[in-house]
Amino acid sequence: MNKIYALIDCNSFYASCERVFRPELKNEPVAILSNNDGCVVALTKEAKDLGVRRGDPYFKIEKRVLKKLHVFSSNYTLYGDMSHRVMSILSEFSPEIEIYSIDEAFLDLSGMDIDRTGYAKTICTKVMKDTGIPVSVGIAETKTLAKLANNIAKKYPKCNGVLDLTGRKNIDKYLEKVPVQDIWGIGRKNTLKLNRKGVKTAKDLKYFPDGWIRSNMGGVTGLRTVIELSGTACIDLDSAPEPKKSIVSSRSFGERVGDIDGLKQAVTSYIYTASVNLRRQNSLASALSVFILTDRFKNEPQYNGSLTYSLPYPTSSTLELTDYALRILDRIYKKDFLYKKAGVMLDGLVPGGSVQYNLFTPDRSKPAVDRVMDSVNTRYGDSTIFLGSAGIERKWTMRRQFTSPHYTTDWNEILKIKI
DNA sequence: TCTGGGGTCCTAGGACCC
DNA sequence: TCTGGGGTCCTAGGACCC
Repeated sequence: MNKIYALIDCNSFYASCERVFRPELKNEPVAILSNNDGCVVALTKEAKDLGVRRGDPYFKIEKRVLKKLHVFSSNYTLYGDMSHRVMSILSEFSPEIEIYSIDEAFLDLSGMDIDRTGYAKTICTKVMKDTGIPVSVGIAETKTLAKLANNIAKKYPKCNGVLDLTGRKNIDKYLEKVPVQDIWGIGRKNTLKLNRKGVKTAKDLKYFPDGWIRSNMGGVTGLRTVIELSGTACIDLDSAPEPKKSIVSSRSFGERVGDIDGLKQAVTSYIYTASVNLRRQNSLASALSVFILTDRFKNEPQYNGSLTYSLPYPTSSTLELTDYALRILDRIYKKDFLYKKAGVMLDGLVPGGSVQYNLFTPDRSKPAVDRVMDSVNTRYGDSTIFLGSAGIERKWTMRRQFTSPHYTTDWNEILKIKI
């Protein structure tokens, strides 16, 4: 039986989340900034019309544009919570769902005897009614085509946010409308290569020789994209994703840090974040890396230090990982540089409970300190308990000038309505 | 003054083994 | 003088995604 996939994508997701609680911003240009208020990561159509682009540094946005633009620092607590609500509604519409990212999900509609366009419109209405978030739906026989259908549904108002490509004979007519850089799996580099070959649209790519694709576009990866464009599915729905194979925590600093104490504070708190995620998926890490970077945009001496330790036995203990991380930091730190960013990576993750310890390693199945920290911090908020080496006065933390309240996750910031 | 963060998959190439 | 070939495993780096 042929598969049928629907791709549901929230429109300008972060901006839409902000609009839910600021309804007066409907039809207004809204942009959301990355951590540190660095650059634009999400924006509404009205903001695009002003000439703002995803990735634009905030400080480069012209004054006259800023005057009209409503700017927010990113509020991931809010977006994560809203995402959860949207996904739980979507999962009512199919037994098989793949949550692909914070604002996108694939549904498997195969074998369902329904008017698909009508069904998709019901999805849009239900999500809008229950959460206030607008979504678009693309439907097709492959995931790549479903993404493409979604792209068209968003771009052309007469679609009303829904496009079903299943069973269409004139599918090339639709492929013609989509430039190669908008195809799922075709990034900046491949767009350049393809354009040089005269390949501009999804239709051009569909009919381009396999041989060239295979040897110039990452082998089977590129080929898969082209085959999916032709209507043959080769990427399955992944409804139960495997646990992560690596976990990273890193941040740019609000202001640059030269002394090792500042870096130690940052690394300590990143290890905490990463190890909480590690324990949450019930894994142990067998390798640990630490890296520190200077500011690549500055015309001054640059240094990127990084080092990986293979741990003597896999662990998820915050205390142990912090101890190793600070030792690595001592090894890679060089004074006389101003650092802009630091991070840690936990690697070689294995399932907790599967590890054989030898005679000389203590039983690490129950790190009591971690359990207590996790439960206190879950209940009373992050950073209720933290390690002393994370520091009290943290000069290096992020800049966040335009943060909205945590409307849905903090009683103190809940929306107040006057009637 | 000011330029994000967290992942995955694939390939090429080296080390090593028989 | 002459100096195999094939397989596996690992890592680094590139490209992509949101």
